[in-house]
Amino acid sequence: MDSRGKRATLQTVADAVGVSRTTVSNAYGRPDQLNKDLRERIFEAARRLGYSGPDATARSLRRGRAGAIGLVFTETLSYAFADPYSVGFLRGVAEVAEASGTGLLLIPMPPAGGGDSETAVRNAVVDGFCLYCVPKGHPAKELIRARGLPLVTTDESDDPSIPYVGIDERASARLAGEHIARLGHRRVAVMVDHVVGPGVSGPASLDEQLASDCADLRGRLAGYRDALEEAGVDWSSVRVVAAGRNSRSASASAAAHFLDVAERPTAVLAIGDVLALGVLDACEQRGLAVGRDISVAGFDDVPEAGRARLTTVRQPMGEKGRLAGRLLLEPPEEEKVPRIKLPTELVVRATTGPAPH
Amino acid sequence: MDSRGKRATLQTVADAVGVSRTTVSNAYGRPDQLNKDLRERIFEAARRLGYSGPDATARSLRRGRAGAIGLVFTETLSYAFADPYSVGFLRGVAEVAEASGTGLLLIPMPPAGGGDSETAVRNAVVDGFCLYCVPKGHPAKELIRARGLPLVTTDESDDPSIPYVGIDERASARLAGEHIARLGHRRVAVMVDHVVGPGVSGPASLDEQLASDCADLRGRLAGYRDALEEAGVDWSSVRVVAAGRNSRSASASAAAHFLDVAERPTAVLAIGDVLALGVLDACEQRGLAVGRDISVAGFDDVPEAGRARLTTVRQPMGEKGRLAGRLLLEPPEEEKVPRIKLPTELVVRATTGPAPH
DNA sequence: GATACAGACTTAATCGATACAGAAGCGGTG
DNA sequence: CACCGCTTCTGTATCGATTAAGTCTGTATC
Repeated sequence: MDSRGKRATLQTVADAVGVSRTTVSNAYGRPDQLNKDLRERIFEAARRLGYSGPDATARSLRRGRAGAIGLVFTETLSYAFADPYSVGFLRGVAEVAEASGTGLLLIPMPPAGGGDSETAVRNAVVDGFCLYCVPKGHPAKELIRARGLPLVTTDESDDPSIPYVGIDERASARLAGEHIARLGHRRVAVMVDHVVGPGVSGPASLDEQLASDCADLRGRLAGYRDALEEAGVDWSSVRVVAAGRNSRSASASAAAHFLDVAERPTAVLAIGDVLALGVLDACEQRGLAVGRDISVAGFDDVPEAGRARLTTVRQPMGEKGRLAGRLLLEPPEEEKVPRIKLPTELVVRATTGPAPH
Repeated sequence: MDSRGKRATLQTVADAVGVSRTTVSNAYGRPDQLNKDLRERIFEAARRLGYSGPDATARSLRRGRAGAIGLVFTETLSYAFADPYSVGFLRGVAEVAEASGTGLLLIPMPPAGGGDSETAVRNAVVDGFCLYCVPKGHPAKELIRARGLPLVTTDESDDPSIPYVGIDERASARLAGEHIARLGHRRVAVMVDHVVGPGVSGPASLDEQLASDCADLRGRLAGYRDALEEAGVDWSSVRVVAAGRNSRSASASAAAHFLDVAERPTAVLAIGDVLALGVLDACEQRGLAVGRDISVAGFDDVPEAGRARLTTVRQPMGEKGRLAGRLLLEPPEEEKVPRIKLPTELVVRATTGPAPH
């Protein structure tokens, strides 16, 4: 292995063997195009020269295919991976990617980002981007569109020109809301992660709710509201509390805002299962019998929800990921922008029951 | 925006404006090299022609820098992300990557892999690879070495030519073992994830323990053994149980193998915190008072461990990731291969106490 | 004996951009 | 007028590979 001098290239090897560059290229990429013995001789020479096979970048350039898709996060990775829902989605994308030998390029763009994530987006060698949970007005979207590559989002955004795969947030949340209303609950609280900015916890005003960054959050809130108002519950009486972060423990703490007050709600709707699980923790701490004293419903149906017997709305997160991946890897021929809504389903388990009294 | 015809390139724009290709390139990459007005005119033309800025692949080729580092997993993503330790490590890598506008290319290579992960490795446009928890004999290592790019592992492997950043698994595990021995425990069980292959749960023989794929697992087992034998405990009396997967629930189930027997151990050493938490769950189910009736120690010190008041060995996972990332992004000049061992520390909390009786 | 055809390579064009050495134009100066 | 440093561009040579089309052989077919 000669590690001195210039790095070996196809040409180097070709010269050493006394054949053309093309033949060496074929030796790697199209074994059927040349004689078996010659192929061996070429590999032998390559080994001797320390040539490590065709350069991935050059190959990408020539082929016009990067062999990777970009996943842009608007949060830090630890935040993103803390939620089993994200992991499920990511796994779905990874499944289809892996099947076609494609890599997944993670690009974190946290809002606080002192780092240079714009560079990362601009230099990303990918065949397409998947934009995952973008708050309104985040620079990511523009930056990515500027790249002019295929793009898929999971947020039903205002922009109908971007392919989208997701669920009907509003109608799905409504299912949970109706379930709660049907059980006779009239004093309800809602737990969300963060309304305006991250880190801010506590009760959220109506204005704040409507100004929320994230389309999915807004959709779900609207769904809960639809159901409850239909049942005659005044939305202004519904306490909407932000946990500040999308974590079980943050939710458990924030639950104090409605659990430790005089007129405790009989039901809690959480915007996601992780938050719902936190509420369950808080109830347990206080010795409340969930399903009798108080009802709790979540959203997503992550694996842990099943174990905790949590009533929730199931959305097919793996399927969502797979679909998003497929949309990027094999963009459909059709003219019209695909906008796919996957089915959801209310899963009633043990954490919801008739309103007490 | 003219989306018809051939894709616009630097040349297209240059021709339209009537300047050289170089100048257009400079407009994007070195604004100081040309007149401000001209630069504006160039951008204007670019917009008109639908040119989306320099092509990332071509730029990478010319610059000789990919702007990404590859992270190779030997497990499925959901498995990898289920452990907060992995997430912590990943976050560390992401931090330094992000600071320099570098992306993270995830390449899953699960052993069962029907997919084409070899292609993914070969076509990965990256500046270096980080190999994360590789079982012995996994094809990944060879495949990656063949690429001839910088490489860092987190497993202290047999191959000293690969830069490495990790901890002294054996000595660290010994800390936990000694702690348990010092508390007077003589009947001890050990919980591991999987010894030989994934999915297989239940007691593991000595041979199986030594044949274990993963270097870190072997190291930790050796450390526990060192400490216990030194205290006069016969290792063959120590029940080593595999959970089959590295998950809390799998561990809770597998704990039955030593909790529901006549001579129940007074202490359990888990190879990782996630498993330890599972053991705690199992103890709780059985009404055992952890810290009194039975002691449990983990390894890693993931955030949840603190909340559960779990005695464990802290390893700096974030730091490990940052270091690995830095090693790839700015390879040190020195001749000798860096092999860094980070410090660890025993964190005694509430789940360990004197042996009963 | 002419034609077709497969096998094994080679030629030349191309992918889209960047680096580096120059060159033109400028006002000023001895 | 030759020469200076400075800014603002241009020309050309890469970066490392893939691919379509073409050139030879030699052999099978009619």
